[in-house]
Amino acid sequence: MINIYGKIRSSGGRLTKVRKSIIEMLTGKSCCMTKQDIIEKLQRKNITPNRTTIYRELLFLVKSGIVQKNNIAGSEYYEIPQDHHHHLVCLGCNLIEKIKICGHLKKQEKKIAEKNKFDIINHSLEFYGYCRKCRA
Amino acid sequence: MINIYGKIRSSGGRLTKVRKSIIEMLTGKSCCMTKQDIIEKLQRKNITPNRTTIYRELLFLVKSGIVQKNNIAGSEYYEIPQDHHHHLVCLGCNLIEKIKICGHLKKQEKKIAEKNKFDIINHSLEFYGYCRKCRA
DNA sequence: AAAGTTAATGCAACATTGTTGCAATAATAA
DNA sequence: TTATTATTGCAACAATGTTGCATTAACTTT
Repeated sequence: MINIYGKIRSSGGRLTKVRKSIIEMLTGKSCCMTKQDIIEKLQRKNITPNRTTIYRELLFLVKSGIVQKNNIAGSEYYEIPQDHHHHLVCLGCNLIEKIKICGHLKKQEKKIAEKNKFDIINHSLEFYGYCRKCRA
Repeated sequence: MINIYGKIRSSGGRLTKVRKSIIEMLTGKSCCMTKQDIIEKLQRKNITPNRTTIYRELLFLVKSGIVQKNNIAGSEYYEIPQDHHHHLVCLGCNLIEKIKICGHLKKQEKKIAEKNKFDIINHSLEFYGYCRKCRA
């Protein structure tokens, strides 16, 4: 988080209340958040920025490479880019968990690339189902 | 396609120009199309339905289970549901190709489900990269 | 600590797309 | 051919994205 702040400052950006709060949120437990999630969590902190501000702030964070925008289950999610992972998506409560799968897919990637004459840059893999709570 | 028409008629639906065209398009080569793709392709046939009509038509097709709505690379794609497959997504021209990967993922799915206490219903896997044409 | 610089903000205004109700139209059945 | 009603288009509104501009606040400099 500290080095994120450094990155912002050194490129002329400022550490505003909204900006710091969003970064703080995304480096915390919640790995992925929708714009709406972010707005609501800010509200709980009594921070109620204008629609335009949220719009521009997320644009800023994505453009700076600090935050990455993912598309999961039809919604846009924002997260701090970390090492490669995939997602478990709960169809009940919309919770999204990160998981890591060791290896294998990379090998397949090569095969697929050759077979289909397609240069593969990256991939996304999501598992949909029900989390422990929502099984009931 | 014939049995799709049968399905529609037997449930009281009618075979309108727009409906037939969309089904025809989706059973053709283009596996996945966005709403915009569909609109443009209809236009080339001199069919220019109202926004509302497209909206309701896709709603109808999805609700009837004739068409399924996927989310790939941040956009909604419509396709006729077929046997399980994944996608190659070209970052250059936005072309989407279907591919099949034999087995393996299903086994992993079980492991992941146990390990994470998560009931997995299905998954989606997309590979992003550049197709033959766009490599250049 | 005060003043200056400018990134970030909020507001107003407009754009785009989703959504609904209702009267007109067209696909199908009789 | 006529009757029935699914489908359509239009008008109207809702929700959200987007821009320009004046104001505010974060940061730098003095």
